[in-house]
Amino acid sequence: MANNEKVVTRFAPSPTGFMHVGSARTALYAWLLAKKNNGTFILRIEDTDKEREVAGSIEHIKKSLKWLSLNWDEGPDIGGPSAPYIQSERLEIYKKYANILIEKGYAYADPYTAEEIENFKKKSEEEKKPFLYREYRPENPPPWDGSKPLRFKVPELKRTEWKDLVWGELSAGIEALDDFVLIKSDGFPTYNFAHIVDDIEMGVTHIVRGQEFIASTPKFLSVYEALEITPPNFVTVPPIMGADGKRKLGKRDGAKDILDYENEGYLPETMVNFLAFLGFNPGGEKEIYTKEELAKVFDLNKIQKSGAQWNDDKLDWMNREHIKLLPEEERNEKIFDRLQKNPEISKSEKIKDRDYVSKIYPIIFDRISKWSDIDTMISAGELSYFFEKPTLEKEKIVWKTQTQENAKENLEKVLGIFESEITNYESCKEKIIQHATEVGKGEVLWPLRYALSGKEKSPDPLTLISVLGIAESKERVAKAIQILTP
RNA sequence: GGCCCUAUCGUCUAACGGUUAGGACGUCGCCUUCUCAAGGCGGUAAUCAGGGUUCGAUUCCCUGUAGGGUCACCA
Repeated sequence: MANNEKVVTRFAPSPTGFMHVGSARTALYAWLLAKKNNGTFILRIEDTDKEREVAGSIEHIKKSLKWLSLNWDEGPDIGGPSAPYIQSERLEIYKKYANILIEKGYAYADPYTAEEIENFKKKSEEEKKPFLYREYRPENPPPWDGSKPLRFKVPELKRTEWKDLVWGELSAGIEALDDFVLIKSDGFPTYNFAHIVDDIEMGVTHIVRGQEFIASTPKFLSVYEALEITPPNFVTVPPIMGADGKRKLGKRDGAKDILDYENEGYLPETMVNFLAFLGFNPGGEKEIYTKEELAKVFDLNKIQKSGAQWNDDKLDWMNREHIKLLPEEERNEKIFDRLQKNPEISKSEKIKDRDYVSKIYPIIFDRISKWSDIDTMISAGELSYFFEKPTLEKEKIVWKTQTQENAKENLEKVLGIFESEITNYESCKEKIIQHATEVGKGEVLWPLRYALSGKEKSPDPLTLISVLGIAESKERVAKAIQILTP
């Protein structure tokens, strides 16, 4: 490839369902490579298998890409110089290329029935030999009328050697070469043929793809050879493995829809950062990158060859780091939004008081790594005391080293402080701390905190008072005293 | 099974053939502290094995082992 050639990459999903994390990362790498080189990123829909097609998946894929803000320069709805970008609308183009191959003598109609081929395979299996269609290549194939599959005729049986921009020099023996189907009997091309034609027609310079395509690369290369066209660069990325490290993370092994992560409250910035680092590392110790920063440091030489295991812990950590980078206002808005949508919290009148709720944001922020953690906190009762009075259990009001009488005395003291300083939080705080320091912190702060929250685990009592207000705090303390009074 | 590929802490990874093998997540400990969280500090932990090449291998070569991918009218 000429050095000054413009870089063109593509993401070419088939509309067979949602977009999982593996394909999202492939898309991301293709996007990064294009952006890094000021190139073009194409979205192409490979819908040549009408049986596996799932309604709505094209929209779902587009939505996923948009969420990650991997915007395409050419593609289905926006068009471009090589439109259309949906393979089912490009059948004439594949036919044109098929005819070129027929004319050159590199394609022929497959005369066999499915049953006959099945028997060939069975025979190979019995002989413990790999099945190769080309060993049964017909002497005088019938003319191709479209009713039979059109097969490629391998021009030359030879060892294939090629270069991959990630894996380096690769090679495969002649076993990798066979007369595969170019056009199916339903008139649609196979992936093997269609993607080659499209990449040529669309001027794709770098094919970013999963490692599962290495094995069929010799087949692709022999088509380029038959067409007398220089193949593009291959950029093969390693697989993402499941958390158990056993297998490639596929849909059937629990690979999730990338949009599930949106629902769980991960930021798209996190997913981009995390996905990029699953199999790529720019070196150095910086780990938190924006999409733009990634595009700058992206480097094919630094893509890993072996599979990387999915790691939810690290994802959560990274999401927290990205949440920290959010402007405070935006972060608060997200927290409020999540609170408001929670069925339990939305019932409370207090959620309508934005000033009141805003005091809770920092408490929540310290305790979450993703927005859905807010729901988890709520169902664990870790926020309920901000919205309704707690239920108190008598024994739990008393700190482990003190007597019931002592706990009651301390709460009465605090109640007295509240009554004398009903409008001044700072002064209340000072006096409570002073008292607690004198008689023992735990003996004052534990009963007080429990009286306010009804929980053994909660933010500290002074923080609680600052949110609840002195009047409300006073009521809750009075209630606790009443419970402690025989 | 054939073909192809890969191999550094538990995980993600760094290290032009010369480093006390570095960082991050997790985990553990400490500090802070009434509890929880956050934060700060610190510890634990790896070059798959065996042969070469070399003054010197994580790094280059071979073998073994382990793991992955692929062998469709699916992509």
